Amino acid sequence: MKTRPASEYAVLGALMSGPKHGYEILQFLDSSLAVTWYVGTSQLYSLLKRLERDGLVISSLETQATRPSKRVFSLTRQGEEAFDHWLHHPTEHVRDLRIEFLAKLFFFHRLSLKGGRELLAAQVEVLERIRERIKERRQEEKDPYNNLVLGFKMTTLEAWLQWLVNEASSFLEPGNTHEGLS
Amino acid sequence: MKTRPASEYAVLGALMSGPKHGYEILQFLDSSLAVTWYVGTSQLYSLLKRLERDGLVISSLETQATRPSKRVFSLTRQGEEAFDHWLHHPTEHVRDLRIEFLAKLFFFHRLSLKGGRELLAAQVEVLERIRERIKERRQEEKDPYNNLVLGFKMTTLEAWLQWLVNEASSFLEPGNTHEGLS
DNA sequence: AGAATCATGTAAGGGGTTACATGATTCG
DNA sequence: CGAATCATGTAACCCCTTACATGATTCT
Repeated sequence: MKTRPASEYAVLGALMSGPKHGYEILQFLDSSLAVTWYVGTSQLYSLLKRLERDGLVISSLETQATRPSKRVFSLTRQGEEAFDHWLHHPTEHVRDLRIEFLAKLFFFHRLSLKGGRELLAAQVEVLERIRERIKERRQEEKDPYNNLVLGFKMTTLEAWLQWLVNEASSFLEPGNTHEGLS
Repeated sequence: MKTRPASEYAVLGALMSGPKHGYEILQFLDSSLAVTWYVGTSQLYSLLKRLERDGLVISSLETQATRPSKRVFSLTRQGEEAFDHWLHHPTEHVRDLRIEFLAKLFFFHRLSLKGGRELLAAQVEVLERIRERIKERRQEEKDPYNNLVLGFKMTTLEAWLQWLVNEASSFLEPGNTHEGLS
């Protein structure tokens, strides 16, 4: 399953709670996800066109007496599957945590879905694997600049791992913060 | 002075050590900067075209007897100034540290330029200012998701600040690591 | 003789941003 | 009555990526 350009998932996610027309999707995204993932007005309509072309959404025109017709979009089975696959798999690239992983947590929360803990655990594993690889590379690296870059990556990885096991995990399971001390 | 799309600075920087033709620039970038900042073959030639159109570089055709002519590029005064300005100013966006700030350090090192410490100090200040703003916003934030996002930014900021004052600073002044204890 | 290196590009397409265009309804 | 909200797009442009195209020289 090929991974598609990320911002399409924001749109697919907006449709997971039921069919919406363009303006509604915009409001949904602006209201809460926009801090992480901003989708502009023009961009949305071209995204929707692309998603429909690729068979992930379908639209139907809803004629209205007093106002111009709305185009209502809903997910196809394919679209739902694509979103689901994206949602439940960790990002392979560290740099994608900032936007994509945060968005995944947003959708787990907003749509009250199961499986957030599993995603979190898988993402931690991915990062730990990358950390080990960097650790190894760093021992052989002689060039000071390459070493600096590896140090930067290492610092980032460790910070984000900490954040994952602390803040992200208590976001997914509120109340568990002070439990399980045994 | 308008900030231009970042990857152009990699090319300008490659020309700071003297005129080069396309292939040489490619080699220069590939040899050491590529880990941070990859510029593909096709992209380079279109970047050069744009830079020449904008007056930051000029090219002259160097006819060769046995081989096809090379187009040799050099910086114009404007190009030099643009690079210099970019090099000596911190990035305003946290997310640009990963590529742009690392590249700046690369050029300070590679071109043996003065002013790296000043840049570092200015960058630290920028990040500290941003950190304070986030701290304030966080106290008023009620929404759990927005809070999580702010927490992520906070974690990142703190890790990168640490990296700046430790690793980046000793990259710029090797030997100073165990000095100045008084 | 074939592979790697030197050397320079064009074409097509993907994805995003900014600006522009339009028009009705509802709220203050 | 004017501003905000509802509602949908197009056009142009910018930057980047992938694929394609070409051809000489030097190394193995």
